[in-house]
Amino acid sequence: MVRARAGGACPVAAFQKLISGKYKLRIVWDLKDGPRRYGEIRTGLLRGLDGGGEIAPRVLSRELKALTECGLIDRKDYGVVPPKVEYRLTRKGKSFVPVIAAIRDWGHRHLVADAETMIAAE
Amino acid sequence: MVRARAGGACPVAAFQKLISGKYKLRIVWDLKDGPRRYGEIRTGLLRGLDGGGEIAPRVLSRELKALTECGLIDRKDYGVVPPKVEYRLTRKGKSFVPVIAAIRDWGHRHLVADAETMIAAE
DNA sequence: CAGCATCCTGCGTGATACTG
DNA sequence: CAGTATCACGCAGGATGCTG
Repeated sequence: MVRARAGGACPVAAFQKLISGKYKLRIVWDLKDGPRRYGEIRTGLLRGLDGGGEIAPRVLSRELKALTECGLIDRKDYGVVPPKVEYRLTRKGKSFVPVIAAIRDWGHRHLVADAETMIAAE
Repeated sequence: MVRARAGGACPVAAFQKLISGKYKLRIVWDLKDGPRRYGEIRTGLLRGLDGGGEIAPRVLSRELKALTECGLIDRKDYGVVPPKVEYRLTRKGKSFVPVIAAIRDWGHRHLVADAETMIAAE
């Protein structure tokens, strides 16, 4: 019984598949402090973006849906007008936060530091 | 002075850029046990692949080059015929291993376990 | 406000053939 | 053995306009 290996056999490959997309990791990270609405996530993602670049709703929407389907986040629709939708981390999603923290930590030490030592003035 | 933010401001984005590509993470992981040759990496990567799929040398080559250029791995060419080239982790690359370990660990618990509990027989 | 529908484009990935 | 060159393709990602 060796046929169901697709995406499961290698945790790293599975991980990569799971968080494929520019924003997924950052969405989960942004959600670690509590529930956020669609628009909040959107604007939150804009910070830390090169500049001028907007996020296509299609893209964000799809990533949110993907994260929901794989059980990392939970979508709560208040069913009112104007629409109000909140996204929050599931238990599984919360368990993922430390991993991102490790990534951020490493990134700070070996990526940001290398390239931005001189921008400390900002 | 706020112009050099591209890729540096957000560690997560920088990380994603750095390990973009299907094999980079797994290459680094494979190299954690010591230096490996091109062909060894190639065949090592084949395990854990769906099946039948080969890796285009062009792809592997590019990922190895990218990893070399960003300082995660080091390329050692023995300059002999037939060619012998070894790749090994740099200090920076080694510092990255724990991060991948965290990813693998999380993956085992929340991805592999979910989908492959019944394949334990393999 | 929180999306969906449509079109378009670049790049990552794969397959194949060739070389020092 | 360890790659490079070339061709082809699918899909992520952006832009724009519309809707309940």
